[in-house]
Amino acid sequence: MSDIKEQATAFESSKYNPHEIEPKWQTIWQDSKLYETDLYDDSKPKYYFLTMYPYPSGDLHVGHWYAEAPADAAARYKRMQGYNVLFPMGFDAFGLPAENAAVKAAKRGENVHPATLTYQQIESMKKQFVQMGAMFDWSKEVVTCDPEYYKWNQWLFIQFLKKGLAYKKYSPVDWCPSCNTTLAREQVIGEERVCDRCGTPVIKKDLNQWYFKITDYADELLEFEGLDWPDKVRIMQTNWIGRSEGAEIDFKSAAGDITVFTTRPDTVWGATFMVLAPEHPYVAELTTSEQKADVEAYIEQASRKTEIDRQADSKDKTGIFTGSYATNPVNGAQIPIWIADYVLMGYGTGAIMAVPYGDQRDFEFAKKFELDIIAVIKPEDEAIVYDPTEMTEAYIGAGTVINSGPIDGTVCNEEKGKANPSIAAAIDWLDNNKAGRSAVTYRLRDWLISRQRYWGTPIPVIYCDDCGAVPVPEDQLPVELPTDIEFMPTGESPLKLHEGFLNTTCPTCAKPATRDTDTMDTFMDSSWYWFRYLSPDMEDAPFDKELASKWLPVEQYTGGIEHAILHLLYSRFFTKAMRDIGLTTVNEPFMKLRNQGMILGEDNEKMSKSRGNVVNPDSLVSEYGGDAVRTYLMFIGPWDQGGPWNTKGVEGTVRFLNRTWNAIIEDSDKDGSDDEATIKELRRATHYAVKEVTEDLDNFQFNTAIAELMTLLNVMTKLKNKALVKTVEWQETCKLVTLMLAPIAPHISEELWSRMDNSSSVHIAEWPSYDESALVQDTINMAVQVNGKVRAQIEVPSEASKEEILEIAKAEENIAKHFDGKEIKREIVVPGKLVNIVVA
RNA sequence: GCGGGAAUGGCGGAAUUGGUAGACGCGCUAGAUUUAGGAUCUAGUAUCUUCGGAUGUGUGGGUUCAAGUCCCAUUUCCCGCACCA
Repeated sequence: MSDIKEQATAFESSKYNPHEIEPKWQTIWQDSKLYETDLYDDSKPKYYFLTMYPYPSGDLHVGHWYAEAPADAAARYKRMQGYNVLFPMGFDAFGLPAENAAVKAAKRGENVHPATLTYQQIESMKKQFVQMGAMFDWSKEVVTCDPEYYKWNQWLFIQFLKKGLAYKKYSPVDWCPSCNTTLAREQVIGEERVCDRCGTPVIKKDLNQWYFKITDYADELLEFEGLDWPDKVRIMQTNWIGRSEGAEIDFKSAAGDITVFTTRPDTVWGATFMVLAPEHPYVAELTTSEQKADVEAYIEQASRKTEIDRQADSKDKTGIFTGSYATNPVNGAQIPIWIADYVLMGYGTGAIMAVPYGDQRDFEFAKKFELDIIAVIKPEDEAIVYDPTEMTEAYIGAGTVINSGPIDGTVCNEEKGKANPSIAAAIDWLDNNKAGRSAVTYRLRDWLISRQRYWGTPIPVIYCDDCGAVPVPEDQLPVELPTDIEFMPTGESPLKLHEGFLNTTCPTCAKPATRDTDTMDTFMDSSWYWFRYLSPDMEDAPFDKELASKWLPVEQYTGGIEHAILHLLYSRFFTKAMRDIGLTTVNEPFMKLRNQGMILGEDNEKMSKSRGNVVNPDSLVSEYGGDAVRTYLMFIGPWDQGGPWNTKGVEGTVRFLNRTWNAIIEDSDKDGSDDEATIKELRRATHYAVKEVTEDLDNFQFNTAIAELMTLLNVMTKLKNKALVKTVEWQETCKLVTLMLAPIAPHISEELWSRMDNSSSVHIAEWPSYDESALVQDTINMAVQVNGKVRAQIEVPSEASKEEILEIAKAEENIAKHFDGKEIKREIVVPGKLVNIVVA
């Protein structure tokens, strides 16, 4: 863009009027393609700044502003620092709200297609985005419900299938009865086990579903080296993956070896019974005829229990004896095999060795069913009772191993999961006697991606009676969603009822066959969308490999903390899987991550229509202007913290922008001086602000950056006078203020910049650097303390020695008074800060 | 139960990482301007005070010349996970 000023309309007003200047610059920016990134420009280092794309919900919420305006400021700042910044935006356009709206309309007898609705909402959101003044590069826009996009979801699915990373299995799954679909484990929230979308408690269903093998990457996903991510997210992902080290131990039984996983193999000598999950495959064979009726009744009753009941019962253990016994491989003991629902089929091997002495759950079970307890660790603390007949709870702690034959006397000194001599000795013994081996287990489950809904990517698989599940040939992609569909809530995908879609021929043998009628989890769409931004119109590949090798990984990603495990874990998995398929060379998608907090209503509660505390950005913009709203949102407080909305606060930022405008535009009628001291003070304040604002923006501390600009403005207001405004130093300050304000309030700063006779945009101007020498003061204000209490302020030459400072301090009347007649024990001088005189 | 985070004026929040607590903004008070209100500008604003000072960063202790910051204990609140063997 060469000459932006020519395009600016003549401007009469000398008053700050956001309603005049904001639309004006929005149009100019758009017409001049100011924000289109040239991906092939190698003259500057690249910087991929990504912010999570929104679901097209129709209206821009103030939460969108809170997420995106500060991200925009940070991206603009990077651009001014000389990077070739890519800051794209798109829409996460598949998903349930649009489909549910279609179902609702169908019930009223109306015909509303999710696609129509989605594209309408995208259009209206894009209009609202303009008001924010964000520098999104819309030429790279990605809309995930476009067949050109989801075609590549299907293509990636097939590559995953070829690589063995996608598979189908029949298994109990979480089902949301309100959304009428299965969910991934990550989408089941909290103790109540509710759907993350609608809050309905999930139920279990047995279904044949597609999975991605994210568990293959469990260990690699625990590695965060080189990533600048919030600790909180790293910890959450680490906990979610839930790696446990221990051992597998084989117990002989009539049905074969029952393998258990334990983190405490050193307690196996204390295993007095075994417990299998009700769904364990050996249960039928191990159940004796006398126990059969009782066991079947128990299993029946356990399977009927919802997850909530199982939670509620967690204090009161239930279970049933199978009638069979297993052999403890370490001592040959015959131990009873029980079934209980506190053992979960989905974790470890679905079977446990029960050590009631050292495990609270096993202890409670043993007490209830009067099973044996053997002490296997003698506590270090002599005061602790370790007599099994006296114990009221399991002993879990440090001590010396007893009653465990070959490992007796070894030390158990650590918490579970850490290096421990007794565990090492036990694993050695198991290894040598071929009774077990060291093993690792994860909490992470494979990612269930099938959804029984219409508005998503069709799974590109065809089922043939002869050939089985056959992937759709790549040259036949995309498998497009049919548009003539009936939206009736049936609990199954509407695609299943669409004959034209359902029936097809087998790509291998050409016999009649049927399509998979499920669609993919929409988290599939968001697991690679930033690749597509680089070449959104590419037809023969998901993305341009050359551009990807240049532009990836993403330097900076921003978005909400609610995706800490879902989207962010899936995206990391995808990147690694795509690497192993040979599609990319990067190991991680996002090098730096920052999360914004949540903006709350004025009543400090989550914004919701029912509470009536929703703040509407449109009306805020028409009242205060977009710059003021942006600035306020950044000024509230630390970005990752969120906080309550306060309309009075926006009025404060309007005042700030208005005062900044007046300081720069209006002449002064005030008399005053432009002497050296005044100019020096102005320069010092200005360059100090540059230093602080730069550091703050580097750290995403928008609130303090704005506070710093306000402080500088206060100095300008104080000093401003007729003589001073004519100096070059004043002009320089105005220029630097405008540059520093540019990322935060892009419209007003562009207007001010153009009025300073600049022909190109402030947004491609260079970020200022500060002059260290301007920060040096002739004299420094220091505090003088006596016994740690401030008693006086002194002004000392900045280069004064410690001795000189002390001399000045002691000469101070109020100081002398405080140590007069007392013995001075110590004198501390911290140059530039304070003096502390310690007296007896 | 396990893991993480937080607690500072009337409010949102600062604090150079051990060095003058309360930057900046909101609100409030007084004054200027205005017919009035709003807007704007100026000054003030942690608490108590006998105007000398004293007290003050959830609570109790400790280290230090010096603690919002470090250590020990403790309370409350928020977030994540949860019968995970």
